[in-house]
Amino acid sequence: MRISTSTSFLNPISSIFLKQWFSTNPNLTTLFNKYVDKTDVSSWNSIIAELARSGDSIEALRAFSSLRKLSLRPDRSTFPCTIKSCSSLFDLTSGKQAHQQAIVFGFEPDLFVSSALIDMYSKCGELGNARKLFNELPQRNVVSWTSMITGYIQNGDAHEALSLFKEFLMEESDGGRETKVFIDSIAMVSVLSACSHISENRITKVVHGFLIKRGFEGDLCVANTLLDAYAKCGDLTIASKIFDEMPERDIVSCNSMIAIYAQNGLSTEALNVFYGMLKDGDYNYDAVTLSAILLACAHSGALQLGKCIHDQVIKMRLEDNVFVGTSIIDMYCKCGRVGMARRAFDRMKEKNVKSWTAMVAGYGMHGRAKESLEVFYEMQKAGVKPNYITFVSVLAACSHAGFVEEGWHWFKTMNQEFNIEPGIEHYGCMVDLLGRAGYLDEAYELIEGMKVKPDCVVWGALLGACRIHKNVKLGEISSRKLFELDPNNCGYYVLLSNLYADAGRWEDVERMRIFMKNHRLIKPPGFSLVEAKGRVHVFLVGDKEHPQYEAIDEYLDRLYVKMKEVGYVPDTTSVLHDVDQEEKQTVLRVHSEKLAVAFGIMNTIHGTTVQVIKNLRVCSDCHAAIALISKIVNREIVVRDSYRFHHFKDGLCSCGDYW
DNA sequence: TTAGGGTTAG
Repeated sequence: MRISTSTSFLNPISSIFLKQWFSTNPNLTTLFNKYVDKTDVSSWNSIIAELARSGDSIEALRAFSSLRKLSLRPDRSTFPCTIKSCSSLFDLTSGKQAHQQAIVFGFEPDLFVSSALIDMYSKCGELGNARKLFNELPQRNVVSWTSMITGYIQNGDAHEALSLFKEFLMEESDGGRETKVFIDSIAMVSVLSACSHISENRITKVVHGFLIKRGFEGDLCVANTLLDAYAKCGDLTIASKIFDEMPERDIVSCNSMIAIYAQNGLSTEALNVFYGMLKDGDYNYDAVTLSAILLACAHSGALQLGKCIHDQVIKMRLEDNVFVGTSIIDMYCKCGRVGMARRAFDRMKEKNVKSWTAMVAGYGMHGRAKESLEVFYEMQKAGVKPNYITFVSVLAACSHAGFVEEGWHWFKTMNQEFNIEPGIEHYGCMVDLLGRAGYLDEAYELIEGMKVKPDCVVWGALLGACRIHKNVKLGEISSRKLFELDPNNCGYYVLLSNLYADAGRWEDVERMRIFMKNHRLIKPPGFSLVEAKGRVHVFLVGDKEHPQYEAIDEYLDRLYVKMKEVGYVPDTTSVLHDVDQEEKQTVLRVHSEKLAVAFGIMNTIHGTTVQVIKNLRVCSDCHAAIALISKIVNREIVVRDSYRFHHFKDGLCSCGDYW
């Protein structure tokens, strides 16, 4: 059989034929020798289009090059797919060559060609060239407008994208023109994407009103982007309302909602949407779903579920997806299994800056600064440029382990060698590092020299360090700043009060107590999570709601007897000083992490690691108690608090009591 | 020819 006529490629049969050909034998020479008339431009166009469609942009460009070598004259259909292939590869050189050819053959003004060129220049970061082309267009259609609007979003200027949209609306309402241009749902999606980037509720609301007026409300893609825009503005209530009320949903709607919940720490809600997807069975989950679910697992410390998702990733052959791979590393690190994270990391074929940073941060949060820095060196050797967050992770790792010299080195080097100006987060890490290592004056000096206004994290780090090193003077300075910045945060008053108590300044302690009482400042309730038999159990401080409460209480009693035998003395310094000693001990005894640890030991197989996650910092009494418990019951206990990981084994903690 | 969802810190 010989397919020789130019029209044959335009009918569905030959399109199927081409797809089959490329899936089994992507050899253009054989294809032409056997089936196709090499001198027919339409045949070449079909081949370029099919290659571009199937994602083989390199071959598509080779086909275009072959066509030119044969001195064939490309027509207007040749260019859009050729230019699109350049965009997909971010290949500006080939893109410019294709542009040149389009000019030579007189197709630059063609709307299909010019829109593809605007898109290509935008994707390759040459926004100026894109805008020049757009400005010079004799006429514009909705595609050229949308391409230009999207170009601004892709290049980080969502505000300009919105301005252009306003211009578009003016042209749309200009009745004097012969050819009217109407906004369509694709343009609407682009505009909403700009709203997501701007993250201003007011703007999203205006665009929402506009799209209702223009009848785009029922469009699935528009609704998906709208819920994302509201979520990015921080309005999760409206986002979930839109999701709940959607007459139809697709995988993108569900993935968006899962990701929104997961990114905002609402792991249970994220999992509920996922389970809903599984139950309905209308569409299969994909790499995006699993990546978002892994984030939910990371937040809630759901290791068992995380492992199941990892198995699923392997089954679906998604291991080489860099998003999924990075999420797996992050999940294992945040679920306490940094070794498993490392194994997954080493298996990754493609690693980007986020994958490397996840591993650097992962080691850091487990107090393993040496390994963290080693990964950071490897990253540089591999030619991956660290970013702002990488340096936060490096400095945080140094801070967790007390690596003062290394921290200073990278803090100075990040600007000098990597051209990244230290931001407020880097200062926060440095103040923490210096302060906890005892260099309080240096930490204060660093704050005084900051170009940006120090925030709660920075002053909070200094106050925390003052508590450890009992420095009342600097503690008062930092608390004054903190009371101004965040007057309703109870934690700072408690810290200062404890600092006074350590110094024996009981009048000041009393003054703080009265102040907190008068201002009705209540410490946020501590809670701990523990996973057992595939379920995550939540314990609040003094929680009597759990069905096994009595058994837990009895078990804790027995543990206390044994702990006291090996020298445990309750450390009541972190309890507010408005209760008597006995009551303080009772308060400590029902701290959520102790309840969760006891429950974990009772409900997991002996020999396995008990893992607890706490929303606040673990208190010093619990830290000492859990260390002893690990020895008494001969179990490894891992506690993730709001700051870092503690691995307790044989009566000792991996943090070396430096936390 | 144009559009929507995912990964790293504190």
